[in-house]
Amino acid sequence: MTTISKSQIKRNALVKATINLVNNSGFHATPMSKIAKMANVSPATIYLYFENKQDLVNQVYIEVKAAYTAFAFKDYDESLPVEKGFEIVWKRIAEFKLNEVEQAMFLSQCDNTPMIDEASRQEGLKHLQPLLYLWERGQKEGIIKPISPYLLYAYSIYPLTFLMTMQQRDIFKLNPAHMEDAYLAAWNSIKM
Amino acid sequence: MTTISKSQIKRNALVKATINLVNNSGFHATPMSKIAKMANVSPATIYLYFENKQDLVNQVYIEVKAAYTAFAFKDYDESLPVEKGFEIVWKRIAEFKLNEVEQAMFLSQCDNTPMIDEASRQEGLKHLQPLLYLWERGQKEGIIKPISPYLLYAYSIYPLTFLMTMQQRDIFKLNPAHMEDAYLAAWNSIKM
DNA sequence: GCTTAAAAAATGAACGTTCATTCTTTTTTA
DNA sequence: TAAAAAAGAATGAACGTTCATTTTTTAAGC
Repeated sequence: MTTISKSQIKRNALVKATINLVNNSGFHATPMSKIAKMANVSPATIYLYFENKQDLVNQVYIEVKAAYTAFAFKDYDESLPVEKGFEIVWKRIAEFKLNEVEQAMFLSQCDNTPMIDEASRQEGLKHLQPLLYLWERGQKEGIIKPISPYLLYAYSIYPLTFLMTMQQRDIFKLNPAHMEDAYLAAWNSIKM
Repeated sequence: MTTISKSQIKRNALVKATINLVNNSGFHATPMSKIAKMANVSPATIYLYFENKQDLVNQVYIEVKAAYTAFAFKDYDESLPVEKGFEIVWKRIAEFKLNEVEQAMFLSQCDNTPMIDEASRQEGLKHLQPLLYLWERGQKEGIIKPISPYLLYAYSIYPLTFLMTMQQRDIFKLNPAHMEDAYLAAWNSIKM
């Protein structure tokens, strides 16, 4: 069993509160005082853990991004065949985006607004490397279309962000059948 | 020739300044004073045209969304065959997102953050109806996959938003060949 | 095990700044 | 010259951050 120090608990509460409040109001509309209140902490305490508001949100972004990719690649292994490897990763990404909605929505907001430092954005990007390698391998084997990885991402992964947003706004509820449709659409758009 | 009143010119300058500043800093980080300065107007003048800051951004959202869909459906006509109709609309949407980057980025930010009233969001959604009708017709004719329109949108239109973002951040430059790849990927993901 | 004192962690109130909005005055228009 | 439009300065509230103080933790000596 891993023990968690008391200060870790507080820091976690701050991270969680930040995600929740930023999701509902956006970065500049969530005051430090509200984050503190939600985490049951004095505003001054935040500054023991984070330099300032920008540093807080940058750190949260990087941590959530790391959690996201750890989840995505958990069952993946470079020795798997390309098609199977893609299926595994895609389905984990889908699971994350549709179940860990809070974290996924936070990432989406960070990626679509000027709320995060360019440096932290770069840092977060690194974690997706294994997927790029998988695609490269697939292209060498003639299984994946020889097109820019940005196009591959746009058509096979990015659509999940839209479905997540619709799900979160209660506009559209994904069931397992939709999920299979979505996976096939993703694979069809990148396979040779 | 349509004449434009002086007050229309000022209002347009305010709209343009809002788009530009919100794109670069986000809604809550753009003060009314900056919007006024960029539009060469006193802060107080903004309140002659808009009720308050929220009303300003709501109105800008609705106007830009209307301009977007007017552009998208300009050459479209319900009598066109489904595949041709889709191609025309898709290419116009792509053209808008990749050329009118300022406006398109603004829409993307509005759609991904809590910056806009739910009511205005609904209002903006209406304009996409013709595309939904086109898909419905395509499904009746057995040309388009019988899946939720949300999935159709996620896989055929939404990816353009990602490509636009990458283009705007100078991460990835789309050329006409990419464009054709992208169109084919879109069509393949929704056609039967 | 208990006491105690130094160090660390946490607090609430306060500060200086910034912002949206309004008010009074000036400029422009007709 | 009266009405409409615009301006700039003023206002009050809200915010991020800091500061002086209190509370909690740690560990040494008995």
